[in-house]
Amino acid sequence: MPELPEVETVVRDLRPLLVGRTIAGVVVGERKLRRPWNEAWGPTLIGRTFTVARRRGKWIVLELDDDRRLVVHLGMTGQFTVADAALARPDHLHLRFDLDGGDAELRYRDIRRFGSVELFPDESSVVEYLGAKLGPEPFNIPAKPFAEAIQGSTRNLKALLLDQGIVAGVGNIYADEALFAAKLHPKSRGRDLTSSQVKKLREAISAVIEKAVQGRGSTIRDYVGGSGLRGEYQHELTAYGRTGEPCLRCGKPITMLRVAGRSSHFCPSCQTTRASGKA
DNA sequence: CTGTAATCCTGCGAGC
DNA sequence: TGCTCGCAGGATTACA
Repeated sequence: MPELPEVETVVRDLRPLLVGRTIAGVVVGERKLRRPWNEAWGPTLIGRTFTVARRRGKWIVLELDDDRRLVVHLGMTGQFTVADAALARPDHLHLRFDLDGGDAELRYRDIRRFGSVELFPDESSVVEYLGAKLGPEPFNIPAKPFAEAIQGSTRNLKALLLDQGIVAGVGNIYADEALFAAKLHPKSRGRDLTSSQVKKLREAISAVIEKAVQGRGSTIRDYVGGSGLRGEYQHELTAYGRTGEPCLRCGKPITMLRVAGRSSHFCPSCQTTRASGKA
């Protein structure tokens, strides 16, 4: 569920609620997440204070005053919120950090448990872990490496956009939105794009992601921000989830096709398959 | 190198 | 009302 705009919204929401707060208790659930939580971590976190809340791709990094970092991925249904400790605890709550004063708690909830929460000893270990798999952030994407990654590949555009090593943070929704904005077919091969199409695609990715961040992300089903608020950008989507509805450019119905293993929504009329031609 | 499918999970809507 | 089926924002791995 959460792609970059959703994760960014969570981080922005959490920052004022978390930075400066000290961990008073850690409670771990029984069920396993995608990556195991080390039982030894909990006790060592007591008394530590959050200093920084930031994001890299779809990953959340919370820095602590002893240099360690909590690294969180929300998977498909992860929810990471600071909640009033007096509020009833929901089901599927897997991790809880009680905050100093006892009035609030940081909660990790995840229905499908595809997400993870891990503790790293320092920044360099986080860089080693994330750096290897993540490309640049989708804002002002460096033009040359992007063009080389796209035009140097026979893979289809949908697979390329979902590849976190090319651009970090794009997922199924915003890949479809960017391809729609750039008028490109999800099955087109990277090497078939002209340079101007690559530029359009690069700019479309940035524009779509920026707008979605402004809209606090898209809530399709489970997503909520760091304070529990839903997103708004689902109302602005032009392709994703609009199967059968009229294309906002030409009026032809939006089609859904399975590409790169994911449902892909596009306009068969204005998103061309070939490099420059019409259809 | 590619693409496809399966895997990890739970929940929900469609169709019968 | 209740069943089964397919599908869902992600990431990784196995296999053809």
